[in-house]
Amino acid sequence: MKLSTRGRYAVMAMADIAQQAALSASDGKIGPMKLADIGLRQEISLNYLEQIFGDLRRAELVTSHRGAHGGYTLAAAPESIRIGDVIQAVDEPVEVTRCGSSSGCLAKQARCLTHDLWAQLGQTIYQFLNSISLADVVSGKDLSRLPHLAQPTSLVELLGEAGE
Amino acid sequence: MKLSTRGRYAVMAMADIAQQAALSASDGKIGPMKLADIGLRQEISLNYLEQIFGDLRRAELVTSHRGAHGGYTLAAAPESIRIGDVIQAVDEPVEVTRCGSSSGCLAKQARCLTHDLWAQLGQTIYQFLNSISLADVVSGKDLSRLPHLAQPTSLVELLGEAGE
DNA sequence: ATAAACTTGACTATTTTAGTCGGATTTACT
DNA sequence: AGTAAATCCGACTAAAATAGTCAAGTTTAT
Repeated sequence: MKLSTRGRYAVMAMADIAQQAALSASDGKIGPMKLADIGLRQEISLNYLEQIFGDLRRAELVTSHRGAHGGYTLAAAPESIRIGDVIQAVDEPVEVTRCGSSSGCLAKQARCLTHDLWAQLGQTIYQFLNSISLADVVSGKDLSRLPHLAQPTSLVELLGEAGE
Repeated sequence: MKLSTRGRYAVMAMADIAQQAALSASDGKIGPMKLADIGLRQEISLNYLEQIFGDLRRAELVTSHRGAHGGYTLAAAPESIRIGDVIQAVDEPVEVTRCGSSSGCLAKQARCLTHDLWAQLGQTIYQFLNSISLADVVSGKDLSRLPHLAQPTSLVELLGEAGE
């Protein structure tokens, strides 16, 4: 199980825009952000960013401004942009089963014993990602304290052990 | 973001063993399960299963019995085998950041604004997977009702829309 | 012995991911 | 009008991961 860099880059870039906008909010007006600058700060190639922002624009998460002095601005307030939306815009949808949705799958067959499991896993992931906004990320808020999460248990040790 | 079939197959196969054992529990003794049979029922190639069970054996989640009438048995009760352990045994660990663990990453730099986010995502995923046992899956229990999960919200519609 | 099963490791094909490249289009500024 | 700065677009490529195969062992029950 792996998160693609594409999704990561998208969130990093969006967070970068939100942060830069917040930083220079005191200066009053700031123009759109150039991909070249974002790429420098986040160490992502310009060409790759262009691809990613094509997706973000089509998903209407950012607004593009073409031509000289152009760039991108967030299409909404950072508080109302959810991380899940960003990732979904640039990544293929989370695929968890091979028996489409839940209709094509014979629910009681042995081979689909695990169907619910994967479905719930997908749910859980998006529930997490969609409960966090760009503003949460930029503010550096302690994400483990957000209301949606279950009580932290001592799984950390477990992971540490098994990982080695 | 994608779950590998390898992890899926591993869980399917383990669930298959647990289920078969439960089904013939009334018959008293049953021997170890042959991979060939599991492969037939779950539609997974024998050779691929062999690979996967090599990992499961090394992780001590199953016990192998070589030779004629050999096969595999679960190394513990289905109630105490967690799905997360199974997936972890056969998949590469969930990779979420490129700045190792959290030490190599300059916490306050812009480029690591998103560090906590990925770390928490990984936490959330394993917390989910480790809260479910093989027995839960086999019993067909409604996973969305397990105690660890947050209240279901109406994210289903959201996913449905964006998915198409 | 022999056949049934696991064990091992090398190999291959396919797909996905990540990234590049070249050029076209739009716009601000002079 | 001309030019430079930026997005836009689509084809292309390299590297890695995934999924799966193959061949030759070893162990054990009968």
